[in-house]
Amino acid sequence: MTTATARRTPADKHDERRRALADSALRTLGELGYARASLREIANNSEFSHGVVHYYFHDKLDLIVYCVRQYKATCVHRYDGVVAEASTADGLVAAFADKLVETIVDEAPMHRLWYDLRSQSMFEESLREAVLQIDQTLEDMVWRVVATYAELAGRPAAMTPHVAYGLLDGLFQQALLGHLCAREGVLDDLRAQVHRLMPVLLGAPALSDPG
Amino acid sequence: MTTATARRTPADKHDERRRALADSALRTLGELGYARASLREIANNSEFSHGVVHYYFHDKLDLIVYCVRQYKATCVHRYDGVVAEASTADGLVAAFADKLVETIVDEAPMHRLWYDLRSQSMFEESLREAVLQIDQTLEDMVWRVVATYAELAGRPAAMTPHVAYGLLDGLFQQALLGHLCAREGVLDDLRAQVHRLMPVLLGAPALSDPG
DNA sequence: CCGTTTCCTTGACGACTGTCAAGACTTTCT
DNA sequence: AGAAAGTCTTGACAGTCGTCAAGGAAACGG
Repeated sequence: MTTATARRTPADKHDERRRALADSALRTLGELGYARASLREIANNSEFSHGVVHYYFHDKLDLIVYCVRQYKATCVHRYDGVVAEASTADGLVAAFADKLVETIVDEAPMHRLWYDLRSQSMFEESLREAVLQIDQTLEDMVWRVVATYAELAGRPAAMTPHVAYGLLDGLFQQALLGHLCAREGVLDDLRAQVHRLMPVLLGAPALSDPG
Repeated sequence: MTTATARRTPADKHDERRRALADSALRTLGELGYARASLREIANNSEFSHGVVHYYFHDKLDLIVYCVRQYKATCVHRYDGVVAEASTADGLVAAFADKLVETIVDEAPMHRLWYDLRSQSMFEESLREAVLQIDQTLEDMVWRVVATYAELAGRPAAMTPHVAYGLLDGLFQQALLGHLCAREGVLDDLRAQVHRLMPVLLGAPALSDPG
């Protein structure tokens, strides 16, 4: 009845189911990738049957886009703690680098799925809007780190958010591939690379702060 | 046979056909991507019928790997001219940046295919060996540019080949996606980004060359 | 010239795909 | 309790896929 108690409207339950289905789908997608994850396989790895997908989603693509949007929401604040707790520039870099490594270790399937989808969006126009949106959000996320780093270091950022994201994303993607290939040392390499890269993202110290 | 005239051994003709088929397949793959390019579609866009694929290739995957290897061979020397003709550090950077932009304009389908395959290799182990090999070749290609740039500038390179490739690849990939989305200015942005990035790949000037 | 080898087409196979409709089961409301 | 709405399963559909075998066409050697 949508009274003041507001127990749970049908629409809420509907959305909850969508989220649960998408959550389950994300696991399968992360395991098989965009192309090889069929709706039946996705349903098999969930508590539902394959037909239910078209009750909650219009399309396979509708499901996929909903999934990646949901994934984005859980992923985009991953480094907020790093930013909030940092008190020195070097400490921020160290915590950031550690978190990047941790992300690769803990969430490799989700991130290879992200790169898979971004590549697919180069072919499939219907994916581009969602991909560009997520890309922008990730860029903002990275920029919060870089801007805080610049502030703590007392130096201005020398790169645009777009470039900073592009550079870090390049290194991250390389490390992810290396990690999936079980290459030794890629994670330590990534950590060292971030430590070396971050300073060059900044320019000369501000005049009011002599070095 | 196989006399001194060495007209053309059957094995040569066999290889030539393989190359022709792979060449045609690359066009279709660049248009549709790895997942959606079926053998029938590949054959339709060639002068052959769909059954011939299994005469020249053992597998679909065999064909794909052969294709990407062939693509690598044509692509890996793209910047050699830039390196050979450069006489000043700034001139090299300008020529390199221009060539990167030209690559995106002229060969976008081939490069989105490359990123597609590299993403797929994160899921499909059988693709990894070829992908890692090509990645290494591209890294070498980039490094020839950076090393020459360092030499012309009289300054040592401050990054490893791996990092230099990762950074440039990140920017390139971003620009490619932007270009395919018909975003205005991405190509000019890429040019400017390369101009700004290249100097930070180098360290302090050598002592024997005072600036 | 004929026979053999090489090359390629055609057609079919089983498996898998996204989609959807018919109906059963469950919940909710009156 | 009975009706209605919501939820989910089952089974089937029209395609497409990779693969392969049978056989025709062409090139080649004698």
